[in-house]
Amino acid sequence: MNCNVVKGTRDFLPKQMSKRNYIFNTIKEVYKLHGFLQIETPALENLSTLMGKYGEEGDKLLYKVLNSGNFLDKINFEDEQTTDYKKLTTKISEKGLRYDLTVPFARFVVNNRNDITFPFKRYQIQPVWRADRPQKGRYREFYQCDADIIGSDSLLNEVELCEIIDEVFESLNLKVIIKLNNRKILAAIAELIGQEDKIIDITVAIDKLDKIGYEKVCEELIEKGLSKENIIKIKPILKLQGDNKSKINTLKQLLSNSEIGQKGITELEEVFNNIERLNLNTEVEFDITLARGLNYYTGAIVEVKCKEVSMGSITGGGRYDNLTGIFGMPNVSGVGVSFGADRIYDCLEELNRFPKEISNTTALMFVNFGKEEEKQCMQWARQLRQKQISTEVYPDCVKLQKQMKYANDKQIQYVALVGERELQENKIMLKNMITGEQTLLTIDEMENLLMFK
RNA sequence: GUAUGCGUAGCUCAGUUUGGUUAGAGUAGUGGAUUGUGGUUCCAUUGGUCGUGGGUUCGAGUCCCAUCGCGUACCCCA
Repeated sequence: MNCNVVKGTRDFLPKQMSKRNYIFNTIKEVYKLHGFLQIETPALENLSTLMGKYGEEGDKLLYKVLNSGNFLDKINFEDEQTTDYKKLTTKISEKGLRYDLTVPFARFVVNNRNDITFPFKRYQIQPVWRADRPQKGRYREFYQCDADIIGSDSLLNEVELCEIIDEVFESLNLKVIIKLNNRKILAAIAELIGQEDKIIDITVAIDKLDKIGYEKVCEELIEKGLSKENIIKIKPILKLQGDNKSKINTLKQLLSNSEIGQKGITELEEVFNNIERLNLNTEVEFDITLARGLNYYTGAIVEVKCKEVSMGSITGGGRYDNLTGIFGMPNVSGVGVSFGADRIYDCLEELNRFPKEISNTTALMFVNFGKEEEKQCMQWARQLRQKQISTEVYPDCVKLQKQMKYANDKQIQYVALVGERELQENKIMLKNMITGEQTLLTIDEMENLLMFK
Protein backbone atom coordinates (compact mmCIF):
# COMPACT_ATOMS: atom_id res chain seq x y z
CA MET A 1 0.00 0.00 0.00
CA ASN A 2 1.52 3.27 -1.10
CA CYS A 3 0.54 5.99 1.35
CA ASN A 4 3.07 8.61 0.30
CA VAL A 5 2.08 12.08 -0.75
CA VAL A 6 2.47 12.76 -4.46
CA LYS A 7 6.02 13.72 -5.45
CA GLY A 8 6.63 17.42 -5.08
CA THR A 9 3.63 17.93 -2.77
CA ARG A 10 3.61 18.10 1.02
CA ASP A 11 1.49 17.68 4.11
CA PHE A 12 1.59 20.58 6.52
CA LEU A 13 1.63 19.99 10.27
CA PRO A 14 0.00 22.49 12.66
CA LYS A 15 3.35 24.09 13.52
CA GLN A 16 4.15 24.53 9.84
CA MET A 17 0.71 25.98 9.22
CA SER A 18 1.31 28.66 11.85
CA LYS A 19 4.47 29.67 10.04
CA ARG A 20 2.80 29.57 6.65
CA ASN A 21 -0.09 31.67 7.88
CA TYR A 22 2.38 34.17 9.29
CA ILE A 23 3.75 34.66 5.77
CA PHE A 24 0.31 34.78 4.15
CA ASN A 25 -0.99 37.24 6.74
CA THR A 26 2.03 39.51 6.42
CA ILE A 27 1.60 39.71 2.65
CA LYS A 28 -2.17 40.10 2.96
CA GLU A 29 -1.81 43.02 5.37
CA VAL A 30 0.47 44.88 2.97
CA TYR A 31 -1.87 44.20 0.03
CA LYS A 32 -4.86 45.48 1.97
CA LEU A 33 -2.92 48.54 3.05
CA HIS A 34 -2.44 49.37 -0.62
CA GLY A 35 -6.10 48.88 -1.47
CA PHE A 36 -5.99 45.52 -3.21
CA LEU A 37 -9.13 43.36 -3.07
CA GLN A 38 -9.09 39.60 -2.79
CA ILE A 39 -10.46 37.21 -5.40
CA GLU A 40 -10.21 33.48 -6.03
CA THR A 41 -10.43 31.46 -9.22
CA PRO A 42 -10.91 27.70 -9.73
CA ALA A 43 -8.03 25.25 -9.58
CA LEU A 44 -9.16 23.91 -12.95
CA GLU A 45 -9.19 25.96 -16.11
CA ASN A 46 -9.92 25.01 -19.68
CA LEU A 47 -6.70 23.95 -21.36
CA SER A 48 -7.41 26.42 -24.13
CA THR A 49 -7.09 29.17 -21.51
CA LEU A 50 -3.73 27.91 -20.27
CA MET A 51 -1.95 26.51 -23.32
CA GLY A 52 0.53 28.69 -25.18
CA LYS A 53 0.83 31.34 -22.48
CA TYR A 54 4.00 30.10 -20.82
CA GLY A 55 6.12 29.15 -23.79
CA GLU A 56 6.78 25.68 -25.12
CA GLU A 57 8.37 24.55 -21.86
CA GLY A 58 5.35 25.75 -19.90
CA ASP A 59 2.91 23.71 -21.98
CA LYS A 60 4.85 20.59 -21.07
CA LEU A 61 4.69 21.44 -17.37
CA LEU A 62 0.92 21.88 -17.33
CA TYR A 63 -1.02 19.22 -15.45
CA LYS A 64 -3.74 18.03 -17.78
CA VAL A 65 -6.84 16.38 -16.42
CA LEU A 66 -8.31 13.42 -18.25
CA ASN A 67 -11.85 13.92 -19.52
CA SER A 68 -14.39 12.19 -17.35
CA GLY A 69 -16.36 9.22 -18.64
CA ASN A 70 -15.08 7.21 -21.56
CA PHE A 71 -12.44 9.55 -22.87
CA LEU A 72 -11.66 7.15 -25.70
CA ASP A 73 -15.09 7.71 -27.25
CA LYS A 74 -14.03 10.44 -29.65
CA ILE A 75 -10.90 8.72 -30.82
CA ASN A 76 -10.57 7.09 -34.17
CA PHE A 77 -7.81 4.54 -33.81
CA GLU A 78 -7.25 4.32 -37.54
CA ASP A 79 -6.32 7.98 -37.48
CA GLU A 80 -2.55 8.48 -37.54
CA GLN A 81 -2.96 11.38 -35.10
CA THR A 82 -3.51 8.86 -32.30
CA THR A 83 0.23 8.27 -32.25
CA ASP A 84 1.00 11.99 -31.87
CA TYR A 85 0.76 12.62 -28.12
CA LYS A 86 0.15 16.36 -28.45
CA LYS A 87 -2.76 15.93 -30.80
CA LEU A 88 -4.08 13.01 -28.79
CA THR A 89 -3.91 15.11 -25.61
CA THR A 90 -6.31 17.68 -27.04
CA LYS A 91 -8.81 14.89 -27.61
CA ILE A 92 -8.67 13.19 -24.23
CA SER A 93 -8.08 16.24 -21.99
CA GLU A 94 -9.91 19.55 -22.02
CA LYS A 95 -9.05 20.84 -18.54
CA GLY A 96 -5.87 21.48 -16.61
CA LEU A 97 -4.64 22.70 -13.24
CA ARG A 98 -3.65 26.35 -13.21
CA TYR A 99 0.06 27.01 -13.74
CA ASP A 100 0.06 30.50 -12.27
CA LEU A 101 -2.47 33.08 -11.11
CA THR A 102 -1.88 35.75 -13.75
CA VAL A 103 -3.39 34.00 -16.76
CA PRO A 104 -6.52 32.84 -14.88
CA PHE A 105 -6.79 36.42 -13.61
CA ALA A 106 -6.76 37.78 -17.17
CA ARG A 107 -9.51 35.29 -18.00
CA PHE A 108 -11.36 36.43 -14.86
CA VAL A 109 -11.14 40.09 -15.87
CA VAL A 110 -12.54 39.43 -19.32
CA ASN A 111 -15.29 37.26 -17.89
CA ASN A 112 -16.32 39.70 -15.16
CA ARG A 113 -15.58 42.99 -16.88
CA ASN A 114 -19.07 44.32 -16.26
CA ASP A 115 -18.68 43.92 -12.51
CA ILE A 116 -15.20 45.41 -12.25
CA THR A 117 -14.26 49.06 -11.89
CA PHE A 118 -10.94 49.85 -13.56
CA PRO A 119 -8.18 50.26 -12.68
CA PHE A 120 -8.74 47.05 -10.78
CA LYS A 121 -6.38 46.13 -7.95
CA ARG A 122 -6.75 42.53 -6.92
CA TYR A 123 -4.84 40.10 -4.78
CA GLN A 124 -5.06 36.35 -4.88
CA ILE A 125 -3.40 33.73 -2.67
CA GLN A 126 -3.88 30.23 -4.01
CA PRO A 127 -1.91 27.13 -4.94
CA VAL A 128 -0.64 26.49 -8.45
CA TRP A 129 0.69 23.28 -9.99
CA ARG A 130 3.63 22.59 -12.26
CA ALA A 131 4.84 19.16 -13.43
CA ASP A 132 8.45 20.17 -12.88
CA ARG A 133 11.13 17.93 -11.37
CA PRO A 134 11.15 18.86 -7.69
CA GLN A 135 14.33 20.04 -5.97
CA LYS A 136 15.34 22.56 -3.34
CA GLY A 137 12.79 25.38 -3.31
CA ARG A 138 10.86 23.81 -6.14
CA TYR A 139 7.58 22.04 -5.64
CA ARG A 140 4.85 20.67 -7.86
CA GLU A 141 2.19 22.28 -5.73
CA PHE A 142 3.00 25.67 -4.27
CA TYR A 143 1.30 28.90 -3.27
CA GLN A 144 1.58 32.13 -5.14
CA CYS A 145 0.54 35.41 -3.59
CA ASP A 146 -0.27 37.74 -6.46
CA ALA A 147 -1.10 41.41 -6.55
CA ASP A 148 -1.97 42.95 -9.91
CA ILE A 149 -3.26 46.28 -11.15
CA ILE A 150 -5.11 45.98 -14.41
CA GLY A 151 -6.54 48.74 -16.57
CA SER A 152 -3.87 51.36 -16.00
CA ASP A 153 -0.77 52.18 -18.04
CA SER A 154 0.70 54.36 -15.32
CA LEU A 155 4.21 53.56 -14.20
CA LEU A 156 3.17 54.52 -10.69
CA ASN A 157 1.85 50.97 -10.51
CA GLU A 158 5.32 49.55 -11.06
CA VAL A 159 6.59 51.84 -8.34
CA GLU A 160 3.86 50.80 -5.93
CA LEU A 161 4.65 47.13 -6.51
CA CYS A 162 8.29 47.76 -5.61
CA GLU A 163 7.06 49.51 -2.50
CA ILE A 164 4.95 46.46 -1.65
CA ILE A 165 7.93 44.16 -2.11
CA ASP A 166 9.95 46.44 0.15
CA GLU A 167 7.27 46.45 2.85
CA VAL A 168 6.66 42.71 2.80
CA PHE A 169 10.31 41.73 3.15
CA GLU A 170 10.89 44.46 5.71
CA SER A 171 8.07 42.92 7.78
CA LEU A 172 9.40 39.42 7.27
CA ASN A 173 12.91 40.57 8.21
CA LEU A 174 14.52 39.21 5.04
CA LYS A 175 17.32 41.00 3.21
CA VAL A 176 16.51 40.99 -0.49
CA ILE A 177 17.45 42.73 -3.70
CA ILE A 178 14.92 43.85 -6.28
CA LYS A 179 16.08 43.44 -9.86
CA LEU A 180 14.38 45.44 -12.58
CA ASN A 181 14.53 45.30 -16.34
CA ASN A 182 12.26 46.05 -19.25
CA ARG A 183 11.21 43.74 -22.05
CA LYS A 184 11.32 46.62 -24.50
CA ILE A 185 15.03 46.96 -23.90
CA LEU A 186 15.54 43.25 -24.56
CA ALA A 187 13.49 43.59 -27.73
CA ALA A 188 15.68 46.53 -28.79
CA ILE A 189 18.80 44.42 -28.32
CA ALA A 190 17.40 41.80 -30.69
CA GLU A 191 16.37 44.56 -33.08
CA LEU A 192 19.83 46.12 -32.94
CA ILE A 193 21.34 43.07 -34.59
CA GLY A 194 18.37 42.39 -36.82
CA GLN A 195 17.40 39.18 -35.04
CA GLU A 196 13.95 40.13 -33.73
CA ASP A 197 12.67 36.57 -34.02
CA LYS A 198 15.46 35.30 -31.78
CA ILE A 199 14.53 37.49 -28.81
CA ILE A 200 13.71 34.48 -26.62
CA ASP A 201 16.97 32.67 -27.39
CA ILE A 202 18.92 35.85 -26.83
CA THR A 203 17.29 36.72 -23.52
CA VAL A 204 17.62 33.17 -22.22
CA ALA A 205 21.32 33.24 -23.05
CA ILE A 206 21.86 36.70 -21.55
CA ASP A 207 20.04 35.55 -18.42
CA LYS A 208 22.93 33.17 -17.75
CA LEU A 209 25.61 35.89 -17.72
CA ASP A 210 26.16 35.84 -13.97
CA LYS A 211 26.06 32.04 -13.85
CA ILE A 212 28.26 30.89 -16.74
CA GLY A 213 30.08 34.10 -17.71
CA TYR A 214 30.50 36.20 -20.83
CA GLU A 215 32.47 33.67 -22.91
CA LYS A 216 29.97 30.85 -22.49
CA VAL A 217 27.04 33.13 -23.21
CA CYS A 218 28.67 34.12 -26.51
CA GLU A 219 29.13 30.44 -27.35
CA GLU A 220 25.47 29.81 -26.69
CA LEU A 221 24.45 32.81 -28.79
CA ILE A 222 26.50 31.57 -31.74
CA GLU A 223 24.95 28.14 -31.29
CA LYS A 224 21.55 29.79 -31.58
CA GLY A 225 22.52 31.30 -34.92
CA LEU A 226 23.98 34.70 -34.16
CA SER A 227 26.96 35.89 -36.20
CA LYS A 228 30.31 37.13 -34.84
CA GLU A 229 29.34 40.62 -35.96
CA ASN A 230 26.15 40.33 -33.91
CA ILE A 231 28.18 39.40 -30.84
CA ILE A 232 30.57 42.32 -31.28
CA LYS A 233 27.60 44.65 -31.58
CA ILE A 234 25.96 43.56 -28.34
CA LYS A 235 29.19 43.14 -26.40
CA PRO A 236 29.02 46.61 -24.78
CA ILE A 237 25.51 45.76 -23.58
CA LEU A 238 26.60 42.49 -22.01
CA LYS A 239 29.54 44.26 -20.39
CA LEU A 240 27.33 46.99 -18.94
CA GLN A 241 28.59 48.09 -15.53
CA GLY A 242 28.31 50.79 -12.90
CA ASP A 243 25.39 52.12 -10.90
CA ASN A 244 21.85 52.21 -12.20
CA LYS A 245 22.10 55.74 -13.56
CA SER A 246 25.29 55.20 -15.51
CA LYS A 247 24.02 51.89 -16.87
CA ILE A 248 20.88 53.60 -18.11
CA ASN A 249 22.83 56.46 -19.66
CA THR A 250 25.21 54.12 -21.46
CA LEU A 251 22.35 52.07 -22.75
CA LYS A 252 20.54 55.17 -23.95
CA GLN A 253 23.41 55.83 -26.35
CA LEU A 254 23.87 52.22 -27.38
CA LEU A 255 20.21 51.92 -28.32
CA SER A 256 19.80 55.47 -29.62
CA ASN A 257 18.50 54.27 -33.00
CA SER A 258 15.79 52.09 -31.55
CA GLU A 259 12.40 53.58 -30.87
CA ILE A 260 11.30 50.69 -28.69
CA GLY A 261 14.60 50.75 -26.87
CA GLN A 262 14.24 54.43 -26.04
CA LYS A 263 10.72 53.80 -24.78
CA GLY A 264 11.93 50.99 -22.54
CA ILE A 265 14.71 53.12 -21.14
CA THR A 266 12.39 56.05 -20.48
CA GLU A 267 10.00 53.78 -18.62
CA LEU A 268 12.79 52.29 -16.57
CA GLU A 269 14.19 55.72 -15.77
CA GLU A 270 10.83 57.00 -14.58
CA VAL A 271 10.36 53.99 -12.32
CA PHE A 272 13.83 54.39 -10.85
CA ASN A 273 13.39 58.12 -10.26
CA ASN A 274 10.14 57.54 -8.40
CA ILE A 275 11.59 54.73 -6.33
CA GLU A 276 14.53 56.88 -5.35
CA ARG A 277 12.23 59.53 -3.88
CA LEU A 278 10.50 56.89 -1.72
CA ASN A 279 13.69 55.94 0.08
CA LEU A 280 12.97 52.23 0.21
CA ASN A 281 14.89 50.02 2.60
CA THR A 282 15.48 47.51 -0.17
CA GLU A 283 18.20 47.80 -2.78
CA VAL A 284 16.81 48.14 -6.31
CA GLU A 285 19.08 47.29 -9.21
CA PHE A 286 18.78 47.58 -12.96
CA ASP A 287 19.80 44.16 -14.27
CA ILE A 288 20.09 43.85 -18.04
CA THR A 289 20.46 40.08 -17.69
CA LEU A 290 17.06 39.68 -16.09
CA ALA A 291 14.90 37.99 -18.71
CA ARG A 292 12.04 35.95 -17.26
CA GLY A 293 10.61 33.32 -19.50
CA LEU A 294 6.89 33.85 -19.28
CA ASN A 295 5.90 34.89 -22.76
CA TYR A 296 3.32 37.49 -21.94
CA TYR A 297 5.49 40.24 -20.41
CA THR A 298 5.85 43.36 -22.53
CA GLY A 299 7.26 46.09 -20.28
CA ALA A 300 8.80 46.16 -16.83
CA ILE A 301 10.03 42.86 -15.44
CA VAL A 302 10.95 42.37 -11.81
CA GLU A 303 12.54 39.65 -9.80
CA VAL A 304 13.47 39.45 -6.11
CA LYS A 305 16.36 37.41 -4.76
CA CYS A 306 17.11 36.72 -1.12
CA LYS A 307 20.59 37.98 -0.27
CA GLU A 308 21.09 35.61 2.63
CA VAL A 309 20.04 32.24 1.20
CA SER A 310 20.96 30.47 -2.00
CA MET A 311 17.56 30.08 -3.61
CA GLY A 312 15.87 30.87 -6.91
CA SER A 313 13.81 34.03 -7.14
CA ILE A 314 11.34 34.38 -4.29
CA THR A 315 9.17 36.96 -6.03
CA GLY A 316 8.67 37.86 -9.65
CA GLY A 317 6.43 39.77 -11.99
CA GLY A 318 6.08 42.33 -14.69
CA ARG A 319 3.82 44.20 -17.06
CA TYR A 320 1.68 42.49 -19.67
CA ASP A 321 0.05 44.78 -22.21
CA ASN A 322 -2.25 42.40 -23.92
CA LEU A 323 -2.97 39.30 -21.91
CA THR A 324 -6.69 40.03 -21.84
CA GLY A 325 -6.52 40.56 -25.60
CA ILE A 326 -6.07 36.82 -26.06
CA PHE A 327 -9.45 36.37 -24.40
CA GLY A 328 -11.14 39.03 -26.51
CA MET A 329 -10.62 42.22 -24.53
CA PRO A 330 -7.80 44.21 -26.13
CA ASN A 331 -5.95 47.31 -24.95
CA VAL A 332 -6.07 46.58 -21.24
CA SER A 333 -2.65 46.69 -19.67
CA GLY A 334 -1.80 45.06 -16.37
CA VAL A 335 1.16 44.75 -14.08
CA GLY A 336 1.69 42.50 -11.10
CA VAL A 337 3.98 40.64 -8.76
CA SER A 338 3.83 37.21 -7.23
CA PHE A 339 5.38 36.25 -3.90
CA GLY A 340 6.48 32.62 -3.72
CA ALA A 341 5.29 31.76 -0.23
CA ASP A 342 6.93 28.33 -0.13
CA ARG A 343 10.35 29.65 -1.06
CA ILE A 344 10.01 32.50 1.41
CA TYR A 345 9.15 29.85 4.02
CA ASP A 346 12.30 27.91 3.14
CA CYS A 347 14.42 31.06 3.43
CA LEU A 348 12.97 32.01 6.81
CA GLU A 349 13.31 28.44 8.05
CA GLU A 350 16.94 28.18 6.94
CA LEU A 351 17.72 31.48 8.66
CA ASN A 352 15.67 30.48 11.71
CA ARG A 353 13.86 33.78 11.42
CA PHE A 354 10.25 32.97 12.19
CA PRO A 355 9.06 34.96 15.21
CA LYS A 356 8.58 32.76 18.27
CA GLU A 357 5.10 33.98 19.14
CA ILE A 358 3.23 32.94 16.03
CA SER A 359 1.72 29.62 17.04
CA ASN A 360 -1.83 30.19 18.19
CA THR A 361 -2.62 27.29 20.45
CA THR A 362 -5.18 26.85 23.20
CA ALA A 363 -4.81 29.36 26.03
CA LEU A 364 -6.21 27.17 28.78
CA MET A 365 -6.88 23.47 29.33
CA PHE A 366 -9.04 21.96 32.06
CA VAL A 367 -7.67 18.70 33.38
CA ASN A 368 -10.27 15.96 33.57
CA PHE A 369 -10.65 14.50 37.07
CA GLY A 370 -13.92 12.63 36.55
CA LYS A 371 -17.62 12.88 35.85
CA GLU A 372 -18.55 15.44 38.54
CA GLU A 373 -15.57 17.68 37.87
CA GLU A 374 -15.91 17.64 34.07
CA LYS A 375 -19.52 18.87 34.27
CA GLN A 376 -18.36 22.01 36.09
CA CYS A 377 -15.33 22.42 33.78
CA MET A 378 -17.50 22.29 30.66
CA GLN A 379 -19.57 25.19 32.01
CA TRP A 380 -16.55 27.24 32.96
CA ALA A 381 -14.94 26.54 29.58
CA ARG A 382 -18.05 27.84 27.86
CA GLN A 383 -17.92 31.01 29.94
CA LEU A 384 -14.28 31.61 29.03
CA ARG A 385 -14.84 31.00 25.32
CA GLN A 386 -17.55 33.65 25.35
CA LYS A 387 -14.79 36.04 26.42
CA GLN A 388 -12.70 34.92 23.41
CA ILE A 389 -10.32 32.86 25.52
CA SER A 390 -9.57 29.64 23.64
CA THR A 391 -10.24 26.84 26.04
CA GLU A 392 -10.48 23.07 26.00
CA VAL A 393 -11.45 20.38 28.46
CA TYR A 394 -9.41 17.19 28.28
CA PRO A 395 -11.93 14.63 27.08
CA ASP A 396 -10.90 11.58 29.12
CA CYS A 397 -10.30 11.01 32.80
CA VAL A 398 -6.88 9.44 32.38
CA LYS A 399 -3.65 9.67 34.33
CA LEU A 400 -2.75 13.21 35.23
CA GLN A 401 0.68 12.66 33.80
CA LYS A 402 -0.75 11.96 30.37
CA GLN A 403 -2.99 15.02 30.49
CA MET A 404 -0.12 17.27 31.55
CA LYS A 405 2.04 15.91 28.79
CA TYR A 406 -0.71 16.66 26.28
CA ALA A 407 -0.85 20.27 27.47
CA ASN A 408 2.92 20.49 27.39
CA ASP A 409 3.27 19.08 23.86
CA LYS A 410 0.57 21.43 22.63
CA GLN A 411 2.35 24.35 24.32
CA ILE A 412 -0.74 25.33 26.26
CA GLN A 413 0.35 28.00 28.71
CA TYR A 414 -2.30 27.51 31.41
CA VAL A 415 -3.73 24.33 32.87
CA ALA A 416 -6.72 24.42 35.22
CA LEU A 417 -6.87 21.69 37.82
CA VAL A 418 -10.34 21.14 39.22
CA GLY A 419 -10.52 18.09 41.42
CA GLU A 420 -12.65 17.14 44.42
CA ARG A 421 -11.05 19.76 46.69
CA GLU A 422 -11.44 22.65 44.23
CA LEU A 423 -14.96 21.60 43.35
CA GLN A 424 -15.98 21.86 47.01
CA GLU A 425 -14.51 25.34 47.33
CA ASN A 426 -15.84 26.34 43.90
CA LYS A 427 -12.34 27.37 42.90
CA ILE A 428 -9.73 26.52 40.26
CA MET A 429 -6.08 25.64 40.71
CA LEU A 430 -4.47 27.50 37.82
CA LYS A 431 -1.03 26.34 36.78
CA ASN A 432 1.28 28.38 34.57
CA MET A 433 3.10 25.76 32.51
CA ILE A 434 6.04 28.03 31.78
CA THR A 435 6.87 29.16 35.34
CA GLY A 436 5.29 26.20 37.12
CA GLU A 437 3.46 28.58 39.50
CA GLN A 438 0.07 27.55 40.85
CA THR A 439 -2.66 29.82 42.24
CA LEU A 440 -6.08 29.05 43.65
CA LEU A 441 -8.61 31.35 41.96
CA THR A 442 -12.32 31.85 41.40
CA ILE A 443 -13.54 31.59 37.82
CA ASP A 444 -13.93 35.37 37.58
CA GLU A 445 -10.42 36.00 38.86
CA MET A 446 -9.09 33.52 36.33
CA GLU A 447 -11.10 35.05 33.51
CA ASN A 448 -9.66 38.49 34.30
CA LEU A 449 -6.16 37.14 34.41
CA LEU A 450 -6.45 35.41 31.05
CA MET A 451 -8.18 38.27 29.29
CA PHE A 452 -5.20 40.53 29.73
CA LYS A 453 -2.79 37.98 28.32
C1' G B 1 14.57 15.76 -21.01
C1' U B 2 20.13 15.41 -18.99
C1' A B 3 23.54 14.24 -14.85
C1' U B 4 24.23 12.42 -10.06
C1' G B 5 23.38 10.57 -5.00
C1' C B 6 20.34 7.84 -1.57
C1' G B 7 16.43 3.80 0.16
C1' U B 8 18.02 -0.27 7.26
C1' A B 9 12.53 0.57 13.49
C1' G B 10 7.07 5.85 13.41
C1' C B 11 11.43 9.62 12.81
C1' U B 12 17.09 10.66 12.40
C1' C B 13 20.87 7.51 11.22
C1' A B 14 25.29 3.64 12.12
C1' G B 15 26.54 -1.06 9.92
C1' U B 16 27.92 -1.74 3.08
C1' U B 17 34.73 -0.13 1.75
C1' U B 18 37.01 -5.94 3.08
C1' G B 19 30.01 -10.88 2.48
C1' G B 20 30.27 -14.59 8.16
C1' U B 21 26.33 -16.50 14.33
C1' U B 22 20.32 -13.88 16.69
C1' A B 23 20.91 -6.32 12.41
C1' G B 24 22.32 -1.77 16.27
C1' A B 25 22.00 3.42 18.49
C1' G B 26 19.45 7.94 19.50
C1' U B 27 14.61 9.74 19.53
C1' A B 28 9.37 8.98 19.64
C1' G B 29 5.57 5.25 21.73
C1' U B 30 3.97 2.10 25.96
C1' G B 31 4.51 0.64 31.27
C1' G B 32 6.88 1.88 35.86
C1' A B 33 9.94 4.85 39.74
C1' U B 34 5.57 9.04 41.05
C1' U B 35 -2.77 6.88 42.95
C1' G B 36 -3.06 15.54 42.40
C1' U B 37 1.34 17.73 38.37
C1' G B 38 4.22 18.28 32.35
C1' G B 39 8.87 20.04 30.40
C1' U B 40 14.72 17.27 33.55
C1' U B 41 16.31 12.13 35.39
C1' C B 42 16.37 6.62 35.99
C1' C B 43 14.49 1.48 34.84
C1' A B 44 11.84 -1.84 31.71
C1' U B 45 9.52 -2.75 27.06
C1' U B 46 6.93 -2.77 21.99
C1' G B 47 8.62 -1.97 17.16
C1' G B 48 12.57 -4.29 11.16
C1' U B 49 10.21 -9.77 5.14
C1' C B 50 17.38 -4.06 5.61
C1' G B 51 12.28 -0.46 -0.86
C1' U B 52 10.82 -4.74 -4.31
C1' G B 53 12.25 -8.88 -7.58
C1' G B 54 16.04 -11.86 -9.44
C1' G B 55 21.33 -13.48 -9.62
C1' U B 56 26.42 -14.86 -7.59
C1' U B 57 27.85 -17.66 -3.05
C1' C B 58 28.24 -22.90 1.68
C1' G B 59 26.46 -17.99 3.42
C1' A B 60 23.98 -11.32 1.15
C1' G B 61 21.76 -5.41 4.88
C1' U B 62 26.84 -5.76 2.47
C1' C B 63 28.63 -7.90 -4.30
C1' C B 64 25.97 -7.92 -9.47
C1' C B 65 21.46 -6.97 -12.54
C1' A B 66 16.60 -5.16 -13.00
C1' U B 67 12.68 -2.37 -11.06
C1' C B 68 10.07 1.10 -7.94
C1' G B 69 10.47 5.31 -4.69
C1' C B 70 12.99 9.74 -2.89
C1' G B 71 16.60 13.79 -3.05
C1' U B 72 20.16 17.21 -5.49
C1' A B 73 22.05 19.91 -9.84
C1' C B 74 21.15 21.49 -15.01
C1' C B 75 16.93 23.29 -17.98
C1' C B 76 13.11 26.44 -16.41
C1' C B 77 10.90 29.01 -12.54
C1' A B 78 7.84 31.08 -7.28
